[in-house]
Amino acid sequence: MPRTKKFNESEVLEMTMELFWEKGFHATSIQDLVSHLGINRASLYDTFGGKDALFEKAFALYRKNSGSAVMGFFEGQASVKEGFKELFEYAIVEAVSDPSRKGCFVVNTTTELIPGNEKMQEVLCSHMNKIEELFFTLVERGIHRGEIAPDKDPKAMASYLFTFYNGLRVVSKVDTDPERLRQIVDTGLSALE
Amino acid sequence: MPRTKKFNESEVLEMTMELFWEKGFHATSIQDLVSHLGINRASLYDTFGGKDALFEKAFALYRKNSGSAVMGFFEGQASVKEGFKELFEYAIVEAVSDPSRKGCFVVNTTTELIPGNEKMQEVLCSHMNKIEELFFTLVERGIHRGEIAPDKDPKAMASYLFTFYNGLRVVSKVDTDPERLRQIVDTGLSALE
DNA sequence: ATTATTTTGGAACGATTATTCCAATACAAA
DNA sequence: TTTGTATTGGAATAATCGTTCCAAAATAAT
Repeated sequence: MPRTKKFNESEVLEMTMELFWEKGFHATSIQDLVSHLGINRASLYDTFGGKDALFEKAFALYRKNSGSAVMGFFEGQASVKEGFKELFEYAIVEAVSDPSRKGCFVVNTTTELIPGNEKMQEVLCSHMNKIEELFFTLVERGIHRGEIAPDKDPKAMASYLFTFYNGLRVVSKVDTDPERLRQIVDTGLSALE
Repeated sequence: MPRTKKFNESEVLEMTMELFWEKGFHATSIQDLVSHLGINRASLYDTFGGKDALFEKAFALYRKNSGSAVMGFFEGQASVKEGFKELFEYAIVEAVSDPSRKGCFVVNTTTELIPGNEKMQEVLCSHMNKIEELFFTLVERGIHRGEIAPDKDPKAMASYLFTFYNGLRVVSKVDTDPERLRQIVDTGLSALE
């Protein structure tokens, strides 16, 4: 007697993610979501809870997606350095091709909700640590393979690369000239040499 | 018969700046401002106009303040490289010592209001160009003085330094360990060598 | 003290906010 | 078809949003 499923939850979550990503938490209203999602307001609350819970789930989806995307840039890549180049190149392509210029949802959320949201502070801190750990093992691998000079501190390099990535995401919201952005990336990557 | 002045406009603007800086445009309500400013709501509208105009003026004040602060780091500095080190060090000190962790108002505004605000897009674009031009002349000077390797492209280096600065401002909202941040800055500055 | 103007408190505005509730409807399993 | 639940449309909530208005009070120059 029970119905097996309602609407497609993950599709709704994806569209929710897109909206929060573009406009941010405060500028996105429940009415915005109801209008764009094609789902009833009551169903929205019933399935996901309030605005906070909905944002949290949409943001978690983004981290999951982008996390596996980042790892993908390094699998099947000739060198570690090429992997980073690919990662940054993707950020550029996204900035140039996305007409809505959403940037990076993580960066946007960091600047919008910190300070003032303890839970997000923790989420963002652990996300940063996760990415930096990934970068750390990659830089270490690069050193081990002889692609990166052995006098580099892999921990410092990982933190630096994460920082640079964040900066690239901010700047590419204002500057969408791919040539200039590639110049920036080349200069940023010269720290690896 | 006319009264010469009302309340202290620049003081009110300074406090307004602080509030918008910390909480962002959308999360700061007129009521917030009225409560913290100790000024009447009607006077606020009478003197500055609506919320948009008020934000614009507060943001312009920040750009003026931080602009002259940035230039100050290079005046009376031994080398250009030391100047950048000083600039980044200031960002770290501010991130570590500011209990409200406001970060950089320009970065916050970029990620919050772009896309969606054409006027801010222009303001932020011209601000970026202004800072990058300053960095450009500084890097050029550094090369001319023999402090920076002459094979570096000063235009690319200027854009890179601006990008890195933005990243530092984002990361230091989440990570406030000064040692880690100094490691990041050292690595970021190694691109100059 | 008179005058001109600023600043005030406070109400009022219409619009929008997030959220809850309910009766009606749609629909899959029995 | 019956049954149980998912989903709907839509009203209703109480709070807050940005903004405007006005009469009273405060204050500076005359």
